[in-house]
Amino acid sequence: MPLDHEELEAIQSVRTGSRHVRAGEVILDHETDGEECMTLFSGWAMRQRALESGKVQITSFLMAGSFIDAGFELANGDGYSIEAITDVELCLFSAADLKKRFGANAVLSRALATLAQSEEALLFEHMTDIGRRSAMERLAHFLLETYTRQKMLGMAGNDYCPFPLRQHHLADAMGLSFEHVNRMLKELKEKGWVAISGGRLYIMDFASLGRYCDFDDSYLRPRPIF
Amino acid sequence: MPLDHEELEAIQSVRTGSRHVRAGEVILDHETDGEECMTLFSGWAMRQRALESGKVQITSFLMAGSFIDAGFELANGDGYSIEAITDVELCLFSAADLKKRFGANAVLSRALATLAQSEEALLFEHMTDIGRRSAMERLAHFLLETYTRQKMLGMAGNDYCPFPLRQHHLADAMGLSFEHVNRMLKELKEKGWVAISGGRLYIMDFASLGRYCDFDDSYLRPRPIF
DNA sequence: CGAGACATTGAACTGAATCAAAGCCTGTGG
DNA sequence: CCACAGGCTTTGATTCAGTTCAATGTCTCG
Repeated sequence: MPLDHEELEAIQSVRTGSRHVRAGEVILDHETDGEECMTLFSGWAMRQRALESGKVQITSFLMAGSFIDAGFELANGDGYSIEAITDVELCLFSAADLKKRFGANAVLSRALATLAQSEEALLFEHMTDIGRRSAMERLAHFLLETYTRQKMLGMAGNDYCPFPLRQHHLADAMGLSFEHVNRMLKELKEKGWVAISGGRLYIMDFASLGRYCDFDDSYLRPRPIF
Repeated sequence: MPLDHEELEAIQSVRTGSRHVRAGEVILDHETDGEECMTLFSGWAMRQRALESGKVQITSFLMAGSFIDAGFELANGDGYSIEAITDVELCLFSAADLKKRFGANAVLSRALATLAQSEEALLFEHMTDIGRRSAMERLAHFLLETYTRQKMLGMAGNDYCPFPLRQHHLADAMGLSFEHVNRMLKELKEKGWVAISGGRLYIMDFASLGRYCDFDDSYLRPRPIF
């Protein structure tokens, strides 16, 4: 978004290819090697941490424009991985080349920093969800966040957006059991606030939802996409 | 750490001063204006999000070397703030100047990116704590993390480190009630694994603790300090 | 049609929150 | 040097949000 034609060119010039990953497959885990960077071009993916106990925490959902630095992700240790939720199209970059440009071009480096920061803002809010909101508030908040992110990407209609997540994804992202997610979702629907069906999320009463869970979208800033 | 003399010089040259903040005071909130960046030079601080309901989530504890980009923090919206826990010494930089250098010097920009990434790794693990570990596991994990961070900064003795946090800080960071923190802490002490007293955290059985909460320090990478 | 994955519902259980009192330091002022 | 105020910590009793266990239902696709 804050990138002009020339910067886009600069980035495109270090592009080394693209990669297609099928729904459900691993994009990156501790067994992967490689130092490349990627951008999620289309589809949804998730970053997760699996514990010894078998429990899983989804730390973020990746959508169009999300940036992945393999070298960095892999340093996190076992248990961390990124997996495709839907079919996914990735743009690949050589990390070395990218970092060369990145050092040579102030606008570019700022774009990457902005990207990292907006990712972090999401994490802060997500953590607050899990730590200090009730199950229903968490869900309401998460659904509004997701709708808003999709809207910013131009993927949303007036009151709906694509929604490929299953209830167990919600559970693992919100730190809840999937049965409880099911019950809370049902209640939110009975209130006439949201509905999920046919792979879509319908926000039927944005105002009530927002009031209920104290949603303020200012932490969701527009991000550069390339 | 990956910075050589020249880069340090480069950074020092955009330093605009320092600032002292007393324990308990606000370093930054939505009422602050300013675009500067800062480095925490000494002391402990916390980044937190306050909800309408009065509940608070501490998203991170800042210690020596933590980097704060005011411009970015302030964009997060109401409710977010950074506050000093102990007396704190900050180094100030002009954001504009820093970003100029940052664009002009590849090593420097990489240092800042590394900083952001290592911050993010902490958030991932912290989220897993809150979402998928039991209260006692969370505490055990957090205490090991804290000890390890302090050790990497050279602040720790063989089995102890400084620990200025109160039980209510732990509660707000882990998403628990302070009473429950108290009970769990007591149990961890009775097991002979840790003790907190006189402003210090004593790790009395690192191995057992680590085994108990599935602690793996690889997400805690050494970071550049300036 | 049948298998597997996902969703729904109900009942019993439990980890952690809340509510309610005391206890215990530490610094401050008389 | 003692008293006592305010901020922490500790402990106990009670309640509740969310988990677990156990079925049953439903969709989709080969």
